[in-house]
Amino acid sequence: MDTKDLPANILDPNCPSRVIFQRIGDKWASLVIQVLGNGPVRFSELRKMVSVVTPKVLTQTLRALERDGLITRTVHAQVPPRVDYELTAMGESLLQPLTMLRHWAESHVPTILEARDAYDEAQDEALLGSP
Amino acid sequence: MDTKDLPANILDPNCPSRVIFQRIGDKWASLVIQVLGNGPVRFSELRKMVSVVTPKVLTQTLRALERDGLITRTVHAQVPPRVDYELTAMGESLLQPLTMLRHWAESHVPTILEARDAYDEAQDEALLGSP
DNA sequence: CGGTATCCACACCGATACTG
DNA sequence: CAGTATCGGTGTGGATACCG
Repeated sequence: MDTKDLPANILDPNCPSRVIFQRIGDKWASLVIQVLGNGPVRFSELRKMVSVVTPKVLTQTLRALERDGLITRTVHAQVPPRVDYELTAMGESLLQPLTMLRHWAESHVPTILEARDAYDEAQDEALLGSP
Repeated sequence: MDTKDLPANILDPNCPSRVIFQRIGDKWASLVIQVLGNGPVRFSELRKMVSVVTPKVLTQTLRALERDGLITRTVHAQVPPRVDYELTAMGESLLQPLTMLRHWAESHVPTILEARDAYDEAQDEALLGSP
């Protein structure tokens, strides 16, 4: 693999593809997307599934995803109100790379945790030598 | 796809797989990993390629990745000093899902930007109606 | 039910300066 | 060259309370 295989834009600080990586890294966004992979979910259900996000933060997340065209928000005119969030076609297409990443994570997290322990232990020993 | 297809752990706030998603979302980490996909790179080169990160932040990023066992740091005993960073086997295995995500990003970013413009425009119009 | 509004704490990132 | 040290702004997430 040559350096030129890396698109120039990804190294550009203004590169728009960075927005994707930021979305993925967003604390709740990728979680929401994966939950919505099962079909429409309403606000309160989403809150429960994603284990008690504050409404403000969940709203922020949903608005951002809606703005990006990854999800849709549909208000049903009824009492009590009901609002469903659903993946768009583009949102669904994101599901696949996201799932791959999740699978990678699931299979490597134990190793990563071991690596961290080893690293931290080595650091502790180094500190013991010269305090 | 059923709800049960989602692993319980990803919904758990203490789930370690979230650390992966955070790493990906980290402003520099995923970039560094992709740059290192071409082989070992030294500190200063990395700084240049990733378009002027401050040394502090780059160091933080590299330490975190090293701690996770995704990259190795090798110091060559010479003057001037030379330090190479390189992907571990695990780091390389992350390259593939990361690349998929990047491809997804590259092909969908234009649509996302359009969606944002449309959304913002709609918001502006709504504001004009009731100020 | 599905949000807003406010306030606050803190992690994160950058600028700058200095060191082995 | 490859960092470390210190300081500071800022944006992001959380707690709490209130509204249509």
